[in-house]
Amino acid sequence: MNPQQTIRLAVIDEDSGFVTVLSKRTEAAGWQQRVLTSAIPPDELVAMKLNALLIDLSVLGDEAWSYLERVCGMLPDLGVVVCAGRSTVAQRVRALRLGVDDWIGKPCHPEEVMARIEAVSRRRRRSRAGVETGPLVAGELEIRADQFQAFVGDGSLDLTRREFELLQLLADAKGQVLEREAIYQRVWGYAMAHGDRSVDVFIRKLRQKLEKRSPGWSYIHTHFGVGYRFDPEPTGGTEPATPAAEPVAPAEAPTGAVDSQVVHSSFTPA
Amino acid sequence: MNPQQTIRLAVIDEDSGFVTVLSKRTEAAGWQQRVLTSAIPPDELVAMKLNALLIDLSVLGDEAWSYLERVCGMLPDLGVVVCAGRSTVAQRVRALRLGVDDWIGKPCHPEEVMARIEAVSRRRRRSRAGVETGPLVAGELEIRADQFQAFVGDGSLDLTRREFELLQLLADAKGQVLEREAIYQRVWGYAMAHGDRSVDVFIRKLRQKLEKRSPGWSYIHTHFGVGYRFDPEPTGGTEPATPAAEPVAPAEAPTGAVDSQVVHSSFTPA
DNA sequence: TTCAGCTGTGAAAATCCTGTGAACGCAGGG
DNA sequence: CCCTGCGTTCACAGGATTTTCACAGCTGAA
Repeated sequence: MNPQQTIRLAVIDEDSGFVTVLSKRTEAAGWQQRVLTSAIPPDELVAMKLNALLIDLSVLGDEAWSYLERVCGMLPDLGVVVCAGRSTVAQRVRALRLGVDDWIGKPCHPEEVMARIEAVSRRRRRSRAGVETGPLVAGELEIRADQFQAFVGDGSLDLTRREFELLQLLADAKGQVLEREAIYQRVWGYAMAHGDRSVDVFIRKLRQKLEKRSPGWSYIHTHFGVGYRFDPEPTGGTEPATPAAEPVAPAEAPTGAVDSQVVHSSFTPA
Repeated sequence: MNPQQTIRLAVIDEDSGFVTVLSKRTEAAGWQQRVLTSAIPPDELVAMKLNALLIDLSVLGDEAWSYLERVCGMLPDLGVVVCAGRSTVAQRVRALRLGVDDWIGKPCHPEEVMARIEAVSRRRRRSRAGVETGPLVAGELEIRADQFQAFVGDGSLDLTRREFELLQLLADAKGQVLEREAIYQRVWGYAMAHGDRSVDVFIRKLRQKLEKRSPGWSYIHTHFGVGYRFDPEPTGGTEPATPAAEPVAPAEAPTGAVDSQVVHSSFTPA
């Protein structure tokens, strides 16, 4: 129906028979496919620029849940489909809640698997294909993903791995408020433990470094009770280099009527 | 964790037993739900501003395919989940290719159905995230969910988390009267204790901030003994610039914005 | 008009959250 | 083996937010 872009799928499965049959079909359909027989680190999946992933739960072993969690957390735009032999409702629910997009029981028909992967990919965000987008510039800051470095006017910022990833994540979502959980999930790769303050600590480190090298600008804003938002703004302080402070340019999009709809949800028996 | 957006689900099913059980859960989860026992024209679904739809194939009869096709075609952003008793691979594939997002076999566990609907909504939301999602405009007010911020003509309203969520909820249901219990349930996430006045207090805070930043407009109206209704209306009051006479017509509102102010009070208390 | 029931207010009290500074472990390099 | 850089944890202080209260002001019905 909709041509969309070609599907770049990775299959992690040991069942060579199934994989062979599936591959034949996906190939015929023009998909780009990569077959793996065991799980690989999420980072490598990121590098593959996939848009869909099919995993057989059994190859994950005990690490299954944490692995799925990491993958779904770090690649929120990836369509993840899990297939498994026996399974319980609880397992399926757990996986789906974890971020998995679909769960198929085995045995399953290749055609249906493909249809489900398509359905999942159809909803995939056409992320700004910014694969090799130029360096990200914000305020006096310049972030080069390829170099794993950030620069301010006079030199590089010297950030540690975590600091850099955090900054990159925030800057990528410039203007948007990111919740702590989401940040943690994407940078650390797994769910934040209750009471973990790592994000806050790193935010402080970033602020310190940014403040020292680029005074007169404030980059990271706190949204109390929610999270943080990256948005370079010249502060009334020093250094009036570039007065450019776009006041939130309304995107566009009419969104159409935003009117009414259901309300009432229930009478809570109090 | 914090559902950026409540799920507005419509269930089309004749199996009252199943629907009853499901409703109990969705209600507890704070979803807005509408139950239908037979198919209704796609246009009416559009009017409901849903973001998820659960259909039992059997109620569609012969029209099934054409109905699903029309629905998926007219509401590309709607998450559609189909459930059915017996089914063949061919049927499932056909439905998925048609645009349906997920297919569940019956009997199925309500919890799994919910998890799948959530997964579908999550995906849908993700694909529309960012620039795609236009801000919600009402009167001089502009609400941006992704930024967790609300703006009036000259700048951002400094709202706290609860204030923002409350405002968003109200504005989302523009024109509709929301009962306190329902408001509390959705914003706070759990049932309101008897005698709790939190909602009232926050309504006051919102009114104060709105009034201060956008004089000449009244946004939140009280419905004695019921609840509150959000509806931007120019008051014959202060308003320095625009002589308040024209109806809701945001200055630089994007064209094509069809703002149907009419409120067809569909949802009746069961 | 009176009354009981709701809602609007202000402010105090109770909680929750974030910013910090510093101590701890760990792992690689010297 | 010691030193140094990094990522984690802790505990506390200062604020920002939420709740809770007591009262005054309204509303609708008898």
